[in-house]
Amino acid sequence: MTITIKDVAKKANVSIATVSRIVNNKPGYSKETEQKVLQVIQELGYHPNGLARGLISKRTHTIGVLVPEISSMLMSEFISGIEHVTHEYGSSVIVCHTESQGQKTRQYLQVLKEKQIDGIVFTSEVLKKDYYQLIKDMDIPMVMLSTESFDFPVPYVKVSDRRAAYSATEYLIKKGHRKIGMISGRRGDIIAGQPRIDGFMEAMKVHELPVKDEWIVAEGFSFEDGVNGFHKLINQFPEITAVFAASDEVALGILSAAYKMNIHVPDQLSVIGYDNLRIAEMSTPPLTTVAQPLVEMGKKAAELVFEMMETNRSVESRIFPHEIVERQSVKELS
Amino acid sequence: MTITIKDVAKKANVSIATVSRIVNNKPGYSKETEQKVLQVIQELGYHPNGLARGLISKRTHTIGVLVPEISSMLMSEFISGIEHVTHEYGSSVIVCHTESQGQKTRQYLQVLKEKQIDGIVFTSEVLKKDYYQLIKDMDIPMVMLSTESFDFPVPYVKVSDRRAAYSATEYLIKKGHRKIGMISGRRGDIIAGQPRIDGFMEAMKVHELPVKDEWIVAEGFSFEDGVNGFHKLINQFPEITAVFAASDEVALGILSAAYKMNIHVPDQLSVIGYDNLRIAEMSTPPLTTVAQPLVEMGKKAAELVFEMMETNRSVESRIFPHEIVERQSVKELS
DNA sequence: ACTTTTAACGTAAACGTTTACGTTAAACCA
DNA sequence: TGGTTTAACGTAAACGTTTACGTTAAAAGT
Repeated sequence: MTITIKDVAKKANVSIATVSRIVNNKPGYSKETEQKVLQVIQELGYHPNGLARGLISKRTHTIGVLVPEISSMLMSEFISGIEHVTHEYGSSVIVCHTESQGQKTRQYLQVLKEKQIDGIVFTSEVLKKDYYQLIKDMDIPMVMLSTESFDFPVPYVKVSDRRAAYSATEYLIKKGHRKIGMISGRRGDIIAGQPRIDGFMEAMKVHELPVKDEWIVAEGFSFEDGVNGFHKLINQFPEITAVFAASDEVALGILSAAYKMNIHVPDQLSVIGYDNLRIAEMSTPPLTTVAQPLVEMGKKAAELVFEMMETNRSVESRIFPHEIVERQSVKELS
Repeated sequence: MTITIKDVAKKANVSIATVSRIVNNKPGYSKETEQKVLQVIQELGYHPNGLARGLISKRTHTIGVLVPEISSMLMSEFISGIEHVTHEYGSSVIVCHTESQGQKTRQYLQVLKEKQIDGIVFTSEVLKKDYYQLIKDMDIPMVMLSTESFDFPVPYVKVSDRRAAYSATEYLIKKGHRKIGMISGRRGDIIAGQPRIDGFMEAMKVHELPVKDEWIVAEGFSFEDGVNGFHKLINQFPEITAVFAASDEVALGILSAAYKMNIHVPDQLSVIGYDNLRIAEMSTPPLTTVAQPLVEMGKKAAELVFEMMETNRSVESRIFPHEIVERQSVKELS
């Protein structure tokens, strides 16, 4: 027994067209009928049916967000930003947890298409050709967040991984460190892995410090990668005084491993992280790290898809500034 | 130029009814026409329009999840579980970030109604009367996650906060601690605050240990609450040897504050947390805590709403078992 | 051989809106 | 006064499906 626009129309003695006009306040009715209709709507508790609306207007006020890992704190912050502006625009977000699986990604893309969503933000993954094709066929705006495509013309929102890694490394150097290791994402990872390694290498080079390949252990971005990587690193490079972690989770892994090995941070070992997640200030010691403005980036990504929706044109990519947040995991060497 | 069922029908020389039957594989067509139609669908790249479908079938294959704080790790895990089974059921989830604001909650409820979603999971908040009324009017299944209602008959998925707190406290006692403080959620919080305090009190009472009101500082569940609370606690109760934190975030706050005050955990102070978030194993020292099976609970909550959808009847609530996860933040006193 | 069943469709109404277009009466104008 | 504009509506088509019902011809039954 759901009540429709017809019920309202009947009870208010007007046509459904008039009710529609009033609900969407488009011109074409008198003050009095407006009053009347509004009152009837109240009495009946009428709410328009979004499906019927969307069928005609071709707008569902829904966007899709594709994330590889939903319970990562990075994603939480991104989603938080995205949700915020999406809600401001009167829309809502469907979260699609791809688990980095092509299968699930494609499934979700199908679903999103059938649901006729208005836009997509694609997060932290490489945009494969068939993903791109699928989305392109949907003919809706998409923007990439914390990733970019070298093959397809999709606007993105990012910080410069390379430069941020450069900054982090340089920071350690300026603090007097010379023997610096890195625990990074995989080299094969064109988006977040290799660029950060490049930035690290470049900083070392510019400051005329030696690097060996074994100084860089390329495992991944997780906590476990951090602890495993640190063991590997400390074996091959015992004289190390500082390490640059390619993510805060990795940094926490290092902290944890060091603690167990009775290596005191920062007195015996300095650690700098990457991301500035909320846990960065919760660790012991609090983590010095290079910050990405995560929530802001999420917001901007969403804003861009709405801008594209409204203007019907593409939009420029944004490189956000990174920033070193000094806490207590790095010590100045004298 | 989106292509519809009509285009398929025309090109395949059949009626739209037949196409529809084939797409939804309901009986009423021959093998050959099926072949033909399927092929045409391929060629044209036809995808059914979910809006039109939903308009008739009254199913949108979408559920809404209301969360107070999206970037909390607790929520991440819940959402992760919910998303998982929702996807298995061929549906998707809209996340609604209420920020614990009545305003935003009501807005989202409106939106969800207009979107004609199939079900709701309501998380970690008290269900106010008007929320309940709004949802009841939508006439769709809802289940509560990590919260419950004493006023309305809504099935829920929870652990027993009281008993879990009891267990945590008893664990400390069994480890030889006698002077135990607690940093908890607010007393006014009927859902997660007071019950945990009650559990704590009860365990102390049963083991004939004294408690003063100042031993319990009721601030909230955040990291900051943990550090502030610990300062307050240690001032009023310097001889303390252990503290029960009502959340892992609070526990981290305690760890952090203790570290700065040069109080060594666990040698000088034992800390037990609550939740078993992923960070619990990342902290230094790794946090002993009482675990809620967060992902499982999220899964179950979603399963229950789908069960209610299918059977059209309500469902029994579930109390999940908690469990002490021993790590290294609690020391045995001898 | 005749009726009855059944498989394989097609027709058209329905779902709940928006909106182009038509209609009416009042207001306005010269 | 007669014509023109305008405000305030109503009518009906359209959006893309699903589905109850009707139709036809072949298969089955007696």
